[in-house]
Amino acid sequence: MVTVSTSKSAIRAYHHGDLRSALIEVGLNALEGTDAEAISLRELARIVGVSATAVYRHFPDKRALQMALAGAGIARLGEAQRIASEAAGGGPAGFAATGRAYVRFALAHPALFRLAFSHGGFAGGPGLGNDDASRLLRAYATEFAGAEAERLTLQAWAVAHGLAMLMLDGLLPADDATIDAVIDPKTLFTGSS
Amino acid sequence: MVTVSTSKSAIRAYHHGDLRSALIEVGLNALEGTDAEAISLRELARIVGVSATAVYRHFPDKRALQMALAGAGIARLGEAQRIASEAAGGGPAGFAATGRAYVRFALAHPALFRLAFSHGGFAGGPGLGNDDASRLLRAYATEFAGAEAERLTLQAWAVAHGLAMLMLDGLLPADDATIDAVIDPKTLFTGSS
DNA sequence: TCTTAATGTTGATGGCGTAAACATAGCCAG
DNA sequence: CTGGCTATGTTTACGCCATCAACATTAAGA
Repeated sequence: MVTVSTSKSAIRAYHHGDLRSALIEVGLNALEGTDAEAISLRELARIVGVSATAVYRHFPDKRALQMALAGAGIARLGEAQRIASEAAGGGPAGFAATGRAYVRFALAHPALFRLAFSHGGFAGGPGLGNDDASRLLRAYATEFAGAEAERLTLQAWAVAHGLAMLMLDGLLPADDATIDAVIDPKTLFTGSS
Repeated sequence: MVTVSTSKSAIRAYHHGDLRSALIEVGLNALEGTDAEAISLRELARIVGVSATAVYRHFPDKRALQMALAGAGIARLGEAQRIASEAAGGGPAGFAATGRAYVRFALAHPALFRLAFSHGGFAGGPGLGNDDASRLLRAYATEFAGAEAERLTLQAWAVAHGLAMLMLDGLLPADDATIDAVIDPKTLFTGSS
């Protein structure tokens, strides 16, 4: 509901109008079923019903389209986390909920999640960005760790991201029990501070 | 020193003899400078001085060659961790050292690390394997967490893996200070147990 | 209305993974 | 030693891909 509307507006605009949006919509759709590497510009163009090279009127190259898709992925991830955080009512429970939401989003949309983070996919320089997800994480870290907020931020992100990746790559069982065992504030982060 | 000898044996065997080893050697070499996706079978064949399709006498397809390279990567990672662990003299310091070695290996060999873990690269089913790295991690977890060993194993792996990935993808600064801040047993894992 | 920029299309180029058919070399049975 | 089988390579070819160049069309503004 943020950027992509599957509804009328986009569909009406196919033949001449909003090819750019159509490509992103179709691309996001394709990412629900296939890995990013396996998606060709030509195939997306075919689906939209346009010639292969028309894509280049809206994106300089394939990577640019992927970056646009990555941006949409980050937005959706942030929204999923915000919803989870609110549902848990904030506080420590909310913090853990955002972590679990991060991992569950990755499992629900593997290709999109991978694309969003692969190779500087969405962020410019290092550090957290201005997306919803980053702001939410920072807020929680500051709330709980005060002076050690920086460290907590990094550790929390690393745990969630690592768990998500290991599950996506088939190295850890992708079930709720494992998620809950790892994303557990009772046994994580309870050091000094 | 484990599998790949850059020395005589392999070089002598180029023209007819050990194409398989030659391809793996050249492949590992290429991975030091380029991403796995950017390496083509044809290019490796060219470097070795053999026709493009000769590769298929030793690997059923591109993926198979990549898996072989991934295996070599895992072996090297395990060795790096073992060395770091021994240098730190085991104990809590050794545990942290293996984590740091994991991340440093990823930074030193980004393409190889990525390949090794991408998409079920080396492991069969989920869970830790029988490689050096997995055994070392399990041993430390058992030593320190007893009953909670399972959880500690997962958490430690997730933190190191997540940190490595975020750094490789340019989302976190890839410096020692950040590594030390995140891989810090003083503030991680010190919960109940 | 004429012009111009935005948007598409066709066609071509060079690269890729891979299949098929053919060639050769080394080993093993007689 | 010899004949043939197997392992290993080579050449050719196919279909797909990203991308470039040149041409066509549409829409908008002076």
